[in-house]
Amino acid sequence: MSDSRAATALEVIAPALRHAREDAGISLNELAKRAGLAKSTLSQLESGAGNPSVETLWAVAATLEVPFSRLVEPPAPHVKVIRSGRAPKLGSEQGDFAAGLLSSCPAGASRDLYEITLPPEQERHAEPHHRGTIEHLVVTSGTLRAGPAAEPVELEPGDYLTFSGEVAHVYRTLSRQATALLIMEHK
Amino acid sequence: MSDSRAATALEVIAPALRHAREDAGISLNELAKRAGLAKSTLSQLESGAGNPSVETLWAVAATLEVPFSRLVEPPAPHVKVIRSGRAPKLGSEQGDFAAGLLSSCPAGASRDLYEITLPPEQERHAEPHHRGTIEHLVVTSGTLRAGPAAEPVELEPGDYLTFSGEVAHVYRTLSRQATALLIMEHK
DNA sequence: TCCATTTGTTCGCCTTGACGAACAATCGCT
DNA sequence: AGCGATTGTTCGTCAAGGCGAACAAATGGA
Repeated sequence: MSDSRAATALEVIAPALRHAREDAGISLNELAKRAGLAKSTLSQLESGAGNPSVETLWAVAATLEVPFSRLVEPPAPHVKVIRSGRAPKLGSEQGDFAAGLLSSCPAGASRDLYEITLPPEQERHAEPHHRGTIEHLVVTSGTLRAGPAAEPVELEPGDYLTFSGEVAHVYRTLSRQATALLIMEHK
Repeated sequence: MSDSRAATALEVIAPALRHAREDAGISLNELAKRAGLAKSTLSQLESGAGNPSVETLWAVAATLEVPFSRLVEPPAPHVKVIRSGRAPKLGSEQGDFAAGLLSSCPAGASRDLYEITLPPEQERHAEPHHRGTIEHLVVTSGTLRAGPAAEPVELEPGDYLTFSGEVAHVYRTLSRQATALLIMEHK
């Protein structure tokens, strides 16, 4: 994850900054005024010189109404399809629980996709993941109860659930069997 | 989106940094050595003083193998459920196309969730969204062809598709009707 | 055309971040 | 205990970032 970063931060910041500003359609002068910075500073940044302080970049991001990360992290991923049922069955089989890691997303955005299949009436406990982990669950068949151990939620096909993966959580089938897609963001 | 930021960047960086380092289980000394920084610098940062340069923070993030944004952006959201079919029908109806904005996610992480329903044999064109927008699509019923206008993909229930929303894209029903969940990240 | 305004870049000055050394506090081993 | 090593904090020094002013280029009315 970290090894895909540009050698120097400026290589990504400079173009991103210019792009963001032009998207906003405002001049260097205007941005400087709004953000409370010197235009000279911004000029240097966009030209790839310097090494801005976090507060400086912060001010810019806030003014442009752009998330900080967009100025700091590389571009975007692209098209990717995952076919239902084509999950390479992979590790961590526990009982009949099968979690197939469908795709470890492209560098930069660390987002993994799992297709999980739960057998009848089984409960699966998951330990807390790393800080910043967010899980997105979309039920594709069956019914189940899932979510943080403290407050699991009953779900039907088409239902969507998101929760922080930082705490212990559970998946429990209510129907004969249930399948769901799980998008796990490590943010 | 921007108004939920902390007043000063350090208010979020300082604790995040300490947390991340302790998670990694290494000492200030060790981190300094690995990241090629002075321990004094790190000490001050964790104590909430100063205003680090981007490259400095960058080095820390890379060394801790933590995405830059985690050091800079606030914590995480929490549990949220969306029931299938409970979509408040909302604006942008085009023909029989119905896109219900199910939930505009909590401040910080800007992630919107839509449930979209497409009538038979209809094609829906979507203009490019803002830079950094990523779409995640999970088909819950029916079959459709979706994705960037240049290379749409055929999808069945349970299939997952992700693509950059920065370019024009399309949704076209192949079956009688199709429904899908759409997670839209503005990142 | 001319002039006024605004664009973005380049210049010294001053503040401030990053460094290394010296520091006190804690831990670990015998 | 006793001592060595390592923890994290505080100090002075130096380099670098951020500032405002002065600058040249491009724009746009009258």
